[in-house]
Amino acid sequence: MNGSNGAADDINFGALGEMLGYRLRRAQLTFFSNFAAVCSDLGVSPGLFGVLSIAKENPGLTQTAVAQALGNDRSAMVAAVDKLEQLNLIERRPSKRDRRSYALYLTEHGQEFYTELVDRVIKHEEKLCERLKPGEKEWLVEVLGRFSS
Amino acid sequence: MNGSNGAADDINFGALGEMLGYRLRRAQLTFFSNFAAVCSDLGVSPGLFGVLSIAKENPGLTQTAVAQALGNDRSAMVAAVDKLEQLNLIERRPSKRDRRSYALYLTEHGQEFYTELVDRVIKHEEKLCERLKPGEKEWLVEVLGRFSS
DNA sequence: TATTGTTATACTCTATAACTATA
DNA sequence: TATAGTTATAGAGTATAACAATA
Repeated sequence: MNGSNGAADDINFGALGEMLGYRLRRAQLTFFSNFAAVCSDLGVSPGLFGVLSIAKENPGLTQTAVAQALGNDRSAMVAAVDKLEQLNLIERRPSKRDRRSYALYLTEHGQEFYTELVDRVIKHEEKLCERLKPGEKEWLVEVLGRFSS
Repeated sequence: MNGSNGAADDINFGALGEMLGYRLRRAQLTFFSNFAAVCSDLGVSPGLFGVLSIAKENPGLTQTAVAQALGNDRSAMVAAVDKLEQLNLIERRPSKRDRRSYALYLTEHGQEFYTELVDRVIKHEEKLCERLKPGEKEWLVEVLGRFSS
């Protein structure tokens, strides 16, 4: 089935093809679906990996502080920390300075798990980054960082 | 309130800061929320803009063909085309070759609307791209395009 | 048998508002 | 009064499965 009608070949993307927003969305979709394929058996989504990373590198942060670091609303933290707690990766400890808040810490198992997880995630990125030339990844990270605010 | 506990300052992002997937997500969030701020009064989301662009540049395409071009499932097209039809921007014409499918065309109003819309969207991108140096945008579009599959 | 548009459905992500217990 | 965690809720966005009409 082909002709001048209905076919999906030779699509003209027009302005869309030069739009950074669109290219970002497509690229991010590729990274996220690839991440899911590589890490879903561990029960870790990209979002959970973010929470885990921040908690790992900054022990004792409150949920709200982690949310702010990631640019999310604090209400989203509840389910995320719940899940990480169920996986025995993270621990809510009552804060001694403020009885309203928790201090987040990786469990001992969380520390080991994170080490292996980061290894897996880095390999997944390296696989995707085979499409890049030397130096392009570092350049991308720097340039995209300018749009993080 | 500050000290060694709970603060959101001086966050160490660790591996996350060098992850392309994370940087892509944050950058895309910036572009999409900015797009919404600039175009939500017109009732056009980034997704609808994509459908409109493909339909504009490739008149007579079927819904399924548009979905494939955008990398979406065809079931998502129904609501999208419904909305664009309600806005009098797009038209479903019965296909003469295949009575199962529609051929999508921009209405006359859709043509004018799209011209103004693209202008607005390009200005929104240019505003964000003030953070880039000359040539970097074109480079980004090319590099990100390698991750579109 | 396969495909198009459609519907129903569900799941994720995200944001908002309101509640409680603290501060 | 303001804030931390929580809950309920709602809105996108996206995907799957199944159905009727048509190929």
